[in-house]
Amino acid sequence: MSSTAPESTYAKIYRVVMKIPEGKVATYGQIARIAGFPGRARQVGYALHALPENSGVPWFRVVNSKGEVSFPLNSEGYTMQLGILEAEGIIFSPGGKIDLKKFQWKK
DNA sequence: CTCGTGACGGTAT
DNA sequence: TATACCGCCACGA
Repeated sequence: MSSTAPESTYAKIYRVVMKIPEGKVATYGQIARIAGFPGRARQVGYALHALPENSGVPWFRVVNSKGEVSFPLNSEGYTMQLGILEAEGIIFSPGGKIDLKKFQWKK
C-alpha cells in the first residue's frame, strides 16, 4: 500500500460525494467540511464543475444550503439534475426546492 | 509571475 | 424573517 501520493483536493471531495446514499442529498458546505475543508464550499462547486459526465460521481446529489439546485433555471444541467433526483425519490417543492430537513444526508 | 472568475457559505443589517 | 455583502481557494489565460 504505500505509494500513496497526496490526493488532490478534488479527489478528496469526489470521495465524499460518492459516499452520498441514493435518495439523499448533501450541501456543498457539508461536503467541504467532511472532506476536511470547512468553509471552502466554493471549491466543492468548482471541483464538481470539472467532473466529466462519465466520472461515476453522483454530483447531482449535491445542492446548495438553500436546498436548491445551483444551475440556472433554463439550463440543461438544472433539468437533468432535478430529473435524476426525482427518480431517486427526492421531492421538490413548487419553487424547485428540496426539504433538507428530510432529504439531507447525515454523516 | 499576476488577475479574474466561480455548481457557495456565513454573518450582518 | 429575508436580503446583501464579503471572503475562501484552485484553476485558467
